[in-house]
Amino acid sequence: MAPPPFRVDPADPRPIWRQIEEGLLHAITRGDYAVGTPVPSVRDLAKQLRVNPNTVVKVYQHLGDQGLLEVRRGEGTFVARTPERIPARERTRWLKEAARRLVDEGTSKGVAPRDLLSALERAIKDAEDSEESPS
Amino acid sequence: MAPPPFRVDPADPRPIWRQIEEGLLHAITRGDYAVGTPVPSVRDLAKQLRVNPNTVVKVYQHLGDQGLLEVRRGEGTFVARTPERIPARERTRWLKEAARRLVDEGTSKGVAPRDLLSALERAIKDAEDSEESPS
Amino acid sequence: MAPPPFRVDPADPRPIWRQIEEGLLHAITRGDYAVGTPVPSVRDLAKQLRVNPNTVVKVYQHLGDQGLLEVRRGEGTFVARTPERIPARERTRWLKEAARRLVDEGTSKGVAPRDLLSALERAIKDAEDSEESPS
Amino acid sequence: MAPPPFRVDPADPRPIWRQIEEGLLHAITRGDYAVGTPVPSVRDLAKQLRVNPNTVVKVYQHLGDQGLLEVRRGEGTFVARTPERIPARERTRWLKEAARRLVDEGTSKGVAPRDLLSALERAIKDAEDSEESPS
DNA sequence: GTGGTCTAGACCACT
DNA sequence: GTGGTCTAGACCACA
Repeated sequence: MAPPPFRVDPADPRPIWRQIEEGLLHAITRGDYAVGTPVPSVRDLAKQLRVNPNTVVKVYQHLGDQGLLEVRRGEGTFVARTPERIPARERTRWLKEAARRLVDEGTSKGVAPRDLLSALERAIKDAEDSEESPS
Repeated sequence: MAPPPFRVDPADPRPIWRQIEEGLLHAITRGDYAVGTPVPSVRDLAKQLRVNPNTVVKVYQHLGDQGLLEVRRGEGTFVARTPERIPARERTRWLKEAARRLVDEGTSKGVAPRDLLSALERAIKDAEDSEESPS
Repeated sequence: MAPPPFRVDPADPRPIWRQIEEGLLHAITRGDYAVGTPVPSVRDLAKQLRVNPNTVVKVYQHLGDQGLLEVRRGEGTFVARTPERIPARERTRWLKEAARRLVDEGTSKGVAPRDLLSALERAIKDAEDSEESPS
Repeated sequence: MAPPPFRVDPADPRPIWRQIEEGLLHAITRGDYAVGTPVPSVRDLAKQLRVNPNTVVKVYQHLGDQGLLEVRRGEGTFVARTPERIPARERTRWLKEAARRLVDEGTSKGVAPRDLLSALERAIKDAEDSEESPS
């Protein structure tokens, strides 16, 4: 029952189960959980993150449906495969969309474009740092 | 009933009323609607954007609450003042949060940081262009 | 709030949400719900089938993930497309598997093969009949 | 430690213990294990089938409860009697139910009724063949 | 009105 | 121990 390599943030606008899902994907991508390796049990993870077990169940099933996790009855839940790189086309679309939205929201908040860029650079740097020294 | 200088996109994950609100703010900031000038009537705007009138009502009320729009019964809805710049502190917090989220989601989708940056640069450029020649 | 064209059967070993899902697919395939048409609201269907709304929610989301239903926030849930015929290969595999299982379970219960066949013929006939005169 | 005359299939939706139980019943009915004859030890069978020994224990206990197997401590587990034919009434009910379910699931998967029949015929033929020459 | 999320708690099946 | 299902009920966001 090692501490999970991510947390949920109540202030984050994303629903909790999404945060957990992306946290897991993130962790798998990073190599915290290798293929064939078990992810924390539903109850453990729920306890750690202080959320309801059903919320974790939802995530595991959702990822199971996508073939990323393999659920073995009575045994546990395992990493089935590494998140397949999203098809380039779709990734590009997401990128474009997300960037547009950021600029759009920023503009209506009076945030200058160059501030967006520097904030993004900063966030990238932070992410890289936390990756090198996980805890 | 001039065409509104923005559109709503069902594919955009933001709720429709948010899109409209930000579109309006954007437009006011840009000068499409000057202070004292009327914004489109609820019905017209709803018709133009093909959304439920109640949704537009919600936006106008929300902006009215913030003192940005002024509703004059029987006359219409007018721009009361230009959107005040959000306090620096809050703006900074939003920026940080938004950037972090972007990186986070991107990572779980296998998007490289540098792609995020270039996509953002591109989006900023696009926004600036459409500002100069607002269609 | 027309009566749903299917029911859930507590004696059926399949979980309720599966029964509902297959009932819906069945209904869509049969043309009871056309593409673009709304399916019953979560609450209505739950009430009709006397199940918990969450159970219906689960089904709608699951089918939504598969792109068969389109969920429009605040509006309702609509048929997005007709269930795509499962790829022939997969269908064949399912068929083979299901038939093998039936024979296997039958044998261990002392059911003769020819009884299996006649029971199946009978069930097919029943299904066809109920299709012609739905209620 | 002769190879067991059946296997378990993780892809089979039936729980593993059920598969084993039915495999055993099947084998006894077929005469692979005669009355008074020992069935494989829990450990051997578990090893052969690559399942958890507890799972085999469960099966043996379940069959023991029904009086089909007799556990002689220190000696092993023996076939106590041949599976009694299920009462006709219950068998009929099972048949009807199973057939209905097959048709139901098939329909929602776009499988034509006549394909069901031919698949069943094929499965029956396969079963008979494997009975004659049990590998 | 619509669907979405979350919690709490019960019960089940499987290993 | 593991995950799966279902209920009940609350609260939220959206149109």
